[in-house]
Amino acid sequence: MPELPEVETVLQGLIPVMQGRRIARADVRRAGLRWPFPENLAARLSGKRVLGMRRRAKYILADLDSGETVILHLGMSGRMLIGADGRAKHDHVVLDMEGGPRIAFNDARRFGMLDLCATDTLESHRMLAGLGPEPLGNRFDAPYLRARFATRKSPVKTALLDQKIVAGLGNIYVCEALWRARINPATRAADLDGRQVDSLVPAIRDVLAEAIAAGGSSLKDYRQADGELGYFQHAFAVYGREGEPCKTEGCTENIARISQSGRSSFYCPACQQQA
DNA sequence: CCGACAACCTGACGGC
DNA sequence: TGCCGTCAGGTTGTCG
Repeated sequence: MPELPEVETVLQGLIPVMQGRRIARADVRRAGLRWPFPENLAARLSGKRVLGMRRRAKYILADLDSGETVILHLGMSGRMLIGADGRAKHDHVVLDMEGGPRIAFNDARRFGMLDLCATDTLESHRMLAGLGPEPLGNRFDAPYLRARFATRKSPVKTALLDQKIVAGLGNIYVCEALWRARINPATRAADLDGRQVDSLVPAIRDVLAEAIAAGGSSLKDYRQADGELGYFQHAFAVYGREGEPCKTEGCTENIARISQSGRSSFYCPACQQQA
């Protein structure tokens, strides 16, 4: 479920109920998800106050007053249920906020992860070290992407999914960004001309920004940071639209689907031709 | 270095 | 109603 916009939406939902507040009690229901939880997780969360919260790539980070930072990843199906009773199927970690709601980390497929790391060594944590720049940040620009793509022989689709090149994109938004930039997903990154690489930067920034804006409005309505796609799913141009008409003005082609490294890529064969 | 693929899991859906 | 195959928003590790 969660790519960068969904994670950002979840974060914005968690901040009002967690930041500055104390975790009265933490209940840890299993030994781990994708990886084992850290030792004594419940005790290391219980009674701690949450200081700053922020997002890095698809990770949510929460600094605690104990000098540790919570590192949370929602995987494919992870959700943060605010105001939950904590007894739903797949509620794995439940937080009772002091004077506030109960929050459940619910994850059916258990691909999510939760770790703790000393705040002052966070950057070298194995999950965070090596991540590329934030696509919405200043370090992600056309010269950077040109340099990274210059020697990259893999398909541009694969390159954009590589979190070491740019951190936070997933299958949906890579498909959407490539459609906006009119680039075929199978084109090798190194074969793109400079103008095409340049056009990817605003395509990526715009689609993410629009999705965040849509997620924010859905959050406001439902007051639930559950990671569900917001209204933006109705605005997908290509993702999940195999056989449906391309949304480009005047284009009569239908959206096609191919498989690349085990994932579906959706694109318009007319608008996104091989370089 | 690269890419294809399996692995980790549950749930939803279509076909029969 | 149920059984089966397929697919799903992510990441890591192995193998060729």
